[in-house]
Amino acid sequence: MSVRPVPRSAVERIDPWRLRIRAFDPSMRSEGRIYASEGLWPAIRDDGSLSQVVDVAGLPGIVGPSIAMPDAHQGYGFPIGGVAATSERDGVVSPGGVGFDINCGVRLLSSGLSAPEVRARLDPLLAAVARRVPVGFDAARDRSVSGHAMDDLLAQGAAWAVRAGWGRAEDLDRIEDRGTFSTADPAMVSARARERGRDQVGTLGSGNHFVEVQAVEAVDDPDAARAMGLVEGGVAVLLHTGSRGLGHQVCTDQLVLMQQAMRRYGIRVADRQLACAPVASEEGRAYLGAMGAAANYAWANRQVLTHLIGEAFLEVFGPLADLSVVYDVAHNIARIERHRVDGRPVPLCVHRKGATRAFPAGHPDLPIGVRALGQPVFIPGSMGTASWVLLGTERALDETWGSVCHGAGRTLSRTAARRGRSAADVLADLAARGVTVHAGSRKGLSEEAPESYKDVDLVVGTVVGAGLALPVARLVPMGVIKG
DNA sequence: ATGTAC
Repeated sequence: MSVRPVPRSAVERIDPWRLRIRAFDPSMRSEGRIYASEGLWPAIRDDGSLSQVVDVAGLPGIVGPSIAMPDAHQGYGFPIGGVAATSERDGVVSPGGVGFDINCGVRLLSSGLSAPEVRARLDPLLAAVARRVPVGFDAARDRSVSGHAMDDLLAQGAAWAVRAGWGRAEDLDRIEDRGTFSTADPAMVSARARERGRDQVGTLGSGNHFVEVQAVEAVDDPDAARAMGLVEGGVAVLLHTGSRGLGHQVCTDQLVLMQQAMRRYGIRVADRQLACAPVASEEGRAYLGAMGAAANYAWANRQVLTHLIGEAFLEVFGPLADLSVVYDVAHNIARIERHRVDGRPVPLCVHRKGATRAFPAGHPDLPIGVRALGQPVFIPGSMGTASWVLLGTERALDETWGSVCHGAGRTLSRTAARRGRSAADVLADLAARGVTVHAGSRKGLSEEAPESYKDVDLVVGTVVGAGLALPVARLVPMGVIKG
C-alpha cells in the first residue's frame, strides 16, 4: 500500500475547483490534478488517495494528468474517484484502475407516476420489490445461468438479457456501450468466477448497492429533464449494483496474472497494488477481455433487475406505471477510447474507477437514445440524501477524457463507520427524514450512515463549477432497499 | 466491492 508523503509545496491551487500536483518526484511521468473546492480539499489532502494520485502519475505510458474527482478516497492501488488514460500503443492497463466490482454502475428509471401517488403505496411497493430482488448474500437459484448460456451472457451483456425476455430491445439504446462491451472475451473468465456468478444474475449485493425510489425535487434544466422523462414532483428509481462475485473473482484472477506479467516485462510501479501489463500485450488483452465479460455480467444484472422492479411497479400500480430506462452508466471500467491529444485523435486506455463517463451532446460513442442530448450522468448521494442527474460537456472531454465523479465519496472507512453508529440509530434518523428503508443487514446500515460520506451537493457543486457537467435535476429519496 | 480470510 502506498505511503508516499506528498510535500505541501508540490500542491498548488489553480482556481476554486482545481488543484495541481507538480511532478516533484522523478517517478512521476505526469502531473496530478484534483478537482475539489476549498471545503472538500482537506478530506482528500488528509487521505491516502493523495499519494495514490502521485503513484498513478508514474504508470508507464500515462497520457495527461493523473486525475482525482471531488469524491476521491483511498482504494486498491488507484483512488476511488480516479481517472487515468494510458497510451494504447505503449502504455499499461491496471486492474486496480477499475477495481474489484467491475462495471459497478447506476441505472435510472423514470416511472410516469407522481410523488403523492407513490407515497400513498410506498410500503407495498417496497415490499413488492424486496420480494423479487435478492439482497445481501441471497442468491437467485431460480435464474441459475451456466454453461453455454453463461458464455452468451458474458459475450452480450444486456443484449443477452433482452433476448432472454428481460426487458425491452429499446432499453439498449439507453445504456452505455448499449450494454455490450464489444471486446469481451468469455474464454478469459475462470470456472471459479462463472461458478460464483451462476446464481447472482438479477441480485443486488450489499455495501453501498441499493434500489432507491426517488422524488424529483428540483429541475435545473427542464428541457433536458423532460427528454429523460423527469418532471418536478415525478418519481424515478435509481439502481446501483455491479458484477457481484463474478467480477470480484475476475479481478482477483487477473491480478495474479498481472503480477507475473510485471516481472516478465520488467515493469516497476510505486505500489504492488498497481500491478499492470502493457495494453498491447497478451496479458493486457486478456485483462480487457475478462474485464469486458464481467462488465457484460453487470449490464445483464442491471437489465434483469430493471425487469423485476418493473414487475413490482405493475403489481402495485397496474398500467399507470410506465417504467422506462433513462440511462445506465458504468463507473468502474477501463476502455479503449479515441481522444484528442495535441490536436490529434489517439486511442487511449481510459481507466475510470469510481468515475463516470460524461461525453457531450453529439459524441459518436453515445448510444442513439441520448446522442442528441449528451450523456446523462447519475451521482447518487449517501443513503437518505439527494442524488443528482447531470449532463456531460465538451469541457469534460477536453480536460478529463470526458469524465466526472460517481458519488458522494466516503470520508470514513467501513470499519470506522461501523464503530460510529448503530443500525437502529441510523434507521431512526432516516425515518425522521421521511425515508423508508428495507435493509438486508444491520452491518450495512451502519457502514452506509450518511455521516460516513461527503456532502453530495458539494461534490456535484465542484464538477458543475469546474464546467465538467451541467445540472439537470436533484432527486430525493422516498424509499430504499439495501443489501 | 467480496461465499467481507489462502
